[in-house]
This record gives sequence, C-alpha cells and structure tokens, in this order.
Amino acid sequence: MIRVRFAPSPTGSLHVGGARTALFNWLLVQAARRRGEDAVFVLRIEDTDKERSTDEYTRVILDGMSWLGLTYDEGPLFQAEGIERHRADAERLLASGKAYEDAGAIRFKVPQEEIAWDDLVHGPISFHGKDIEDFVILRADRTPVYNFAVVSDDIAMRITHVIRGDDHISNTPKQIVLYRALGVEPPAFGHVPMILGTDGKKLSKRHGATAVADYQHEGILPQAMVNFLALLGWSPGGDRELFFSLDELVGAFSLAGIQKKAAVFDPQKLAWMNAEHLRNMGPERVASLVADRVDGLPQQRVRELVAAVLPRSRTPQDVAAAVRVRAGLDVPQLDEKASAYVAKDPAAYRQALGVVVEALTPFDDWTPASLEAQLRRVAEAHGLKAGQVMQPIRIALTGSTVSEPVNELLAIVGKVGALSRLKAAAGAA
RNA sequence: GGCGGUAUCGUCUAGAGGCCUAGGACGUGGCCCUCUCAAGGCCAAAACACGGGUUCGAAUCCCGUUACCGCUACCA
Repeated sequence: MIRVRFAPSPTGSLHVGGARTALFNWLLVQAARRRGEDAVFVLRIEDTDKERSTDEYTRVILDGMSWLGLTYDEGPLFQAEGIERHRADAERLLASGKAYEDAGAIRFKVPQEEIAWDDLVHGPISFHGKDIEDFVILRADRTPVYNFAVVSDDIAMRITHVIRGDDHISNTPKQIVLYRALGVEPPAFGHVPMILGTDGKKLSKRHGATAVADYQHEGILPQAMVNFLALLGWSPGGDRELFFSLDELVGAFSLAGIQKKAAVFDPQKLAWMNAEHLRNMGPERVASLVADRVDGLPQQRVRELVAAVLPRSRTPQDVAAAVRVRAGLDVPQLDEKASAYVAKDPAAYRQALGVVVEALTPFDDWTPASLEAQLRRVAEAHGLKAGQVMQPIRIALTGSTVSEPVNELLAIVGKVGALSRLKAAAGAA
C-alpha cells in the first residue's frame, strides 16, 4: 500500500516545477496500480497565508492538474484545517520535554545525533543534529511553521512516500526527527531535481512563462506538456522520448530513471515536441480541436483544410489561422518576409499575378496535378521561372512566404476564392 | 561561513568497469528535394569539470579540488 501526496502552495498559478512534481507522484501511483498494488494520491494544499484568497488559488491548481490529466483520490485537504491537531501535537512535544517554550513560541529540541535516510533518488543522505539549530514549530501566535505542519499532516494522511523538490533536502532531517519525536516511523523520501531557466537559475517569472496555464494559452497541448515535463529530470533509459499518452508514460515510468541533477527548461524543445504531438493527433482530431475557431465551416471542409496545413503547424493557433485564411474567413495579412518580397519589385509581383489570373480564369481542371502543369506553362510562356509565378500566388493567398506547394494551395482554396483573391492582390499591389 | 546536494555536447539525456573512436533528441551549420519551408531525407560541428587513486582496464568505483544549487527564518 502506498500513499503519496502532492502539496502545492496556493500562489495563483501552477508552476511547471510543481506540475512536474505532481506528475511524478501521479506516475508513481499509476505504475504501482498497474503492478496490482494499492496506491492512493492525496492532494494537500499548503494554505497558511490568510491574506490570499485560497478558494480561487486552489481552483487554479485544480484546473492545471485536470488539464494535464492528473487525477487525485483524496482531497484537496488544507493545511489550515489541521491547525488544532498541529497545536495538540506541539503541546505533546512540549509535555514530553522534546520541545520547549521560547519567547512565547514552541521550539523543537533537535537531538544531537546522526540523522540519515535512504533517499529514493539520491541514495543515502545524512546530516548531524549538531548542524541543525533548534527550530520553532509553533509561533507565538499559535500558528504552526511549515516543517511542523507538513509532518503532522503527512502523519494524519498516513503518507508513505514523499516525493518533492530537491530544495527540501535540507528540511528532511528536521522532519525526520519530528516524526520520531511524535512516535511515528518516517515515510520514504525522494527528492527530484529542480527545474532551471535557460540561464541556469531557478525558473522564475523573469524567464517568461512559468505556469502551466501560460503554456496552455500559448497553444501547448497537454499531452506535449506532460511528455516534456516527464523528461525533465527523468529518463526511461534508451533513446525513446516521445510518449503520446499518459498511459504510455505510466508503462515506462520508474523512480530509478529520475535524475539527480537539476534540468534546464528549454522552450524550443517543448515547441518541437508540441508539433510532434499535434501531427500525431491527425487531421481528424486537430479539426475538432479548432472547430470553435472556424465559424461553422462544414466538418469535412475543416478536416481537409487541417490536413493541408498540419505539417507546417506547431500549435492549434497556427492551424486555425492557416485554415481561416484558406477558407476565406480572414483576409491575408502580409508578414514581414512577404512584404519584403513584394516591396522588392511590386510591378513584377502584380504582373505575375495578372498573367496567372488570365491563365487560370478559363482553366477548369482544378486539381493539383493539372494546376502544376498549367502554372509551369504560364511561367514558361512569359519567360519566368516557376518561383516567380508561384511565390506571388502563395503570398497573395496566404500572406506568407511559407506554405504547402502552390498547386496544392490553389486546389485547397478552390477556384472561386483563389481567383478573387488573386485579382484583388494584382490590382492592389 | 556551516551543513547538504550536484557535476557527460549550448540544452534534455543514454551510459550502471571492457560493447565508448561516448549513442539519441532539441537547437545550430551544410547538402538534397524543390515554387517556399516552420515539412521530409542526408551529413557535420559539439561533451565525460580538474587532480589524484583503485584496477590489466574508469565517463562509470574512492578521495580531494573547483564550480553551481539548496538550507541555515516565529517563509513555504
């Protein structure tokens, strides 16, 4: 039977570091269940700051976890709700002489002995009591201090495995002596590496997006986020790194693969991984993902547009924008490179579009293969290179210098829409 | 300062004494494909922090040094 807990502070966001700790705990539970063991995931909120609006902040954590697909079995339990027990536990230590009063507060007397444990990820770690000062467990205002409250709560929740960030290693000996003083065998501890920003410093706001919600809004898929986070500080061994579902991850997960060293969060790799996940979903599922952004186009039409656009998209936003412009829902806005291309020789751009319009207006075999042949004939007839004809079309139709091949682009846009767009661009440029 | 943790390409990592001329991935550079590339294919540059041991043999084990990180609060 294992019971683990995830204990975030309600700070108004679910930090990627916290999300990853939650993920590791969750994975540990799921993997145990798969082996037929009883396993329980408890959610505990460290809500001690009365100034914060806990309900709202807790909501953010819950939302983040559910977006990632991380379910919990018990909770959320709140640290503040255990305050009577914390006080009673402190009184007990006071009564038994294991703690003493100091300026109105209760201070724990740290035993002068070796304090060691076998860390689940680091192996044996040991401290000596003489290096740890007696610390306050109950403040003068009778509120508990973190190191004491967690222990009391984890005992009450019968937690067997504490998986948390490396920054807690130095807290662990304090907590272990507290467990013993309270007459309870300490749980197993595992400290997972921290997540750093690209400058090697602890990931913080100044690194840009640090909350899972930020990435959600940027168009990162939850599967991609989970996949990426899992691989930050953990490795299945070998070369595998794409896991398209939580289920695959559970199958590969083991505490043994957890790294000891801190990992740098690389947004570029996340972006790549997101594109992989997006393509893996396929046109069908991506189409339903962007369904609410395409103004009620027929499903079948959305699906074929998505299929055309998917290979060059990294996020659902990319897909939606590309689909909309091809469907005629948005007028193409020339991006920087496209503007530069046109500006280089506006007359040539306009002329190329002119001859294309002329050649395509009477052309009815609107298939990729025929369009390709027709376009090449046009180019040759006017002494132009293929690119001098193709690129203006691409820009006029999408506003971008990058897209699927132009013949395919024309086919997917359709004759009527393409010609009117081309004519407009030929006249306006 | 004290205590603790960590140390393989720029980044994520494989590696658990010989399989390592150190593998993969992101990113970077080049080539191919080609009407474009944010698609696809191929190639390249790029790392065992340093110094001592142990061993026939060390990226892998031990010690030291250095660097980085954490804790050292009546913060969590």
